[in-house]
Amino acid sequence: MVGERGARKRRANGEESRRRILDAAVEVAGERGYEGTTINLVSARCGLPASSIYWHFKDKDELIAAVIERSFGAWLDAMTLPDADDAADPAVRARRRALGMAARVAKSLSDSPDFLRLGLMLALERRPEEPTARTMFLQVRKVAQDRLSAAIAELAPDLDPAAVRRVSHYALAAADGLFIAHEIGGDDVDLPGLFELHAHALIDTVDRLRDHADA
Amino acid sequence: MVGERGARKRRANGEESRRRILDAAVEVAGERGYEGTTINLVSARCGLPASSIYWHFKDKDELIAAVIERSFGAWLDAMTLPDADDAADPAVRARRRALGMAARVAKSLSDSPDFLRLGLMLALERRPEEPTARTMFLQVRKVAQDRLSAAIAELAPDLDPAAVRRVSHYALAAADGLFIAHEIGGDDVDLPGLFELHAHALIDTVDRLRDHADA
Amino acid sequence: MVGERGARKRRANGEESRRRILDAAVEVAGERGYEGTTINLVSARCGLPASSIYWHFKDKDELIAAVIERSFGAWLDAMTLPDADDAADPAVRARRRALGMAARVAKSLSDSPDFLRLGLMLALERRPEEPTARTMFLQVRKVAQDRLSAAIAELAPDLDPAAVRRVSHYALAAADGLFIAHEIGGDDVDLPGLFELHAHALIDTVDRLRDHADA
Amino acid sequence: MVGERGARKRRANGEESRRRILDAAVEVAGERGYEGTTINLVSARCGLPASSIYWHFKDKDELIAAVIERSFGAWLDAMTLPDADDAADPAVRARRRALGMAARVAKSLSDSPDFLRLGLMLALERRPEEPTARTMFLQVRKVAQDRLSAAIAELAPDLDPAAVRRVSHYALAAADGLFIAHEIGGDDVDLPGLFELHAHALIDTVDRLRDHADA
DNA sequence: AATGAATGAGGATTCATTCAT
DNA sequence: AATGAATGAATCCTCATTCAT
Repeated sequence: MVGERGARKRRANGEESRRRILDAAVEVAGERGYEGTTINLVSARCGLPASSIYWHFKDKDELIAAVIERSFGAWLDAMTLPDADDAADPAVRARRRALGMAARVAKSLSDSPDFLRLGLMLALERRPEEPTARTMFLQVRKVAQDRLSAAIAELAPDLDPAAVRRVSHYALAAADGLFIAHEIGGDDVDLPGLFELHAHALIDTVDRLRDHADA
Repeated sequence: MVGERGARKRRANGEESRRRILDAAVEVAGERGYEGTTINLVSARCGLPASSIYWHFKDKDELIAAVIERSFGAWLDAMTLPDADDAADPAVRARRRALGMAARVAKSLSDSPDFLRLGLMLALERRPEEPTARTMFLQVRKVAQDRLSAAIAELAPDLDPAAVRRVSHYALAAADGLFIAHEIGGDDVDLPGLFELHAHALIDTVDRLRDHADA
Repeated sequence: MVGERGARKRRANGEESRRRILDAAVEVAGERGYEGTTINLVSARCGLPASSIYWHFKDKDELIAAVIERSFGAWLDAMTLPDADDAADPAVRARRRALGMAARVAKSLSDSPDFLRLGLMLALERRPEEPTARTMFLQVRKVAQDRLSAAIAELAPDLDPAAVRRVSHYALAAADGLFIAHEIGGDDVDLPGLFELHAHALIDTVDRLRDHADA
Repeated sequence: MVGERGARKRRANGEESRRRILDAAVEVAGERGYEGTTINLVSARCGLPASSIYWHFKDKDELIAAVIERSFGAWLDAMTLPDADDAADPAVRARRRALGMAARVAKSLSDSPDFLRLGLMLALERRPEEPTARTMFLQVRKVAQDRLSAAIAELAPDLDPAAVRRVSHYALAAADGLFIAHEIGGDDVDLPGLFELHAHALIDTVDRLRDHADA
């Protein structure tokens, strides 16, 4: 069987070539951003000639969009783990959940997922013709936002939707910021600690907003 | 009169050329980031030939560093306004101060200052040879960080220095995130509202940390 | 019935693929000339993958030669229609014939036959290695030239062969020119009118040459 | 003085470089047409690096347009020679003039002026986005057309303007055709003889049209 | 009869930078 | 203080063609 795989392998395996290209592109794009990612670099990194890259992807823009999509998908999978909890009080459970999620996010962001670094770089650009890759990131980010909204609604079932949206905006934005801080400061930055702070801050915020509404 | 005009305006003026170049570079770099900023584009935008840019700046890297420095300086000036407050209770005064500062930051970031957009883009990059411009941004960011630490220390004079540092890290990072959210969402994002949320969250956090320490 | 459809239509049909390729190639070559005609463009236009084109044609050169050949064949068929005429006087008949032919050519050239446009483009090129397609056009053009000589010989049976050749050269060349004028000017150019002028000019010319010879 | 020129020459002479580029481009474009003219070829032929060509011309299209413009200018200068004639009878003089002009055109076209070969190639193309070079040729051709109209009006002062226009269209188109015939056939084609035929044919045509009008 | 995948060469154009003036 | 001209290296991307299946 091994022999067979070896024999069949070389020459024309589209699926695998595509993957190799994406792997290389992720690396390069993570290192140097959109403009800094040159097809030649990707080609050198993946071993396929530049022209082959164009067989698999229409152009650089589409390649990078695919990079973001794949990287986000992987991150989301890693993020979506079962969340066993046996606390009786639902409020307590929700709080624990929030803290658990924060810890999980902190951990996953410590690996500096490429879609996020790349995506934020793209998000900060304002070029005349919006690259597909940027659109892809914004799309992907909306998915994350929705998940977060759901989690907050669960944390505070009695909060009105507008407030939920506001808090989830805040929560996501701050998470971006913490990620960047970690990118800048490296491991000097205690990402788990900061995310714990963040989780508590959010819990406080939700409480405050609920009290406001009650009053 | 003709003589006067000649004297006043046309005398090839280094200072003004430099300014024109920086103005153009700010625009372009804000639109397209570090790699996307080409000397030719800057030249076209400011009307001076590319070679003239090299008379004023050693190379592209130095030009962009200058852009960041100048933009940050302007922002800091705008930020550092007198902060009259006549409240008797220092705790109340500190709280007001925090909220006022948050409002001021929110307002200033709404104009999407170029140093911050550019700087964050640079911060997210990880290229082999660190550009001067990135270093400049990190420097400049440290200044902002110090100011913030001072403000938080004032808000909570009894907090231990490590906690102050941690909170100020969190505060600055989240502010970056909010800025990015505004960059992405445009004016749909209620920056003042989010910064108010942020200020309250920080106040809560400081209180929480203080109680912890007391206990 | 299903079986019938399958049998009638889908049986991968070489003849039809060839035709589709040629159809696409005619279009593209008509638009962009020899160098501008890329296999990829033809492939996109005909729906077959580029590699399939190489199954039917040795290389690009041969493909374009085939285009010219087929287009000229079709044109010649359309040109060679019965030419009923019952005039008694052979001279009168010949004149009518000449005018009729001119009208027919004018009409056929108004549809801008691709072989001619493409062929003239190729004829104007002077590249080191003569493409097969050019040779094909020159061959095809010789056929047209011979037909024209025959017609002129009929118009003026007493004209010496050298003069016939000269006039037919002139006639063909001018026809090319009129075609080009129509290509340039579109339907603003009254091709039938110009060809009528041309026919009369030829008749006059033939007469003049005959008189010369007589004198 | 000679020494001074020599000393000043080398390094950075924009005017001369531009001329060298145009010279090379004329050669190449004459050989291979629009698409066949590559910047690299031009660069190799003129000795300047490809990037220098872009200092002098915005892009390939503009370069070729410039080639056409210059080549036509030169041709027109060569064409516009004094035309001394002392015949008494104006009709005789006009006829002589026509024949003289035909001879001159024949001779000039024997050198296969580049603007005409290139221009005709471009004229035959029909690409979606019209190249500047094609527009330039059509412009330049209009100038030639106007000159020709004037000459014909002089040859037949009593001919109505519409007829003059028609004849001049015919005359120019046929001239294009004769030029192409010469391009195809090389020196086997007796261009002066054909142009003489053409001139006579035009004179006959003008006469015929005048008689028609009289009748 | 056809095609998915690959590929080296070359396409136009732009880059940051330099240098003589 | 400024600039016209030049340049080698790099950019993205397309080309004609091949080959295993």
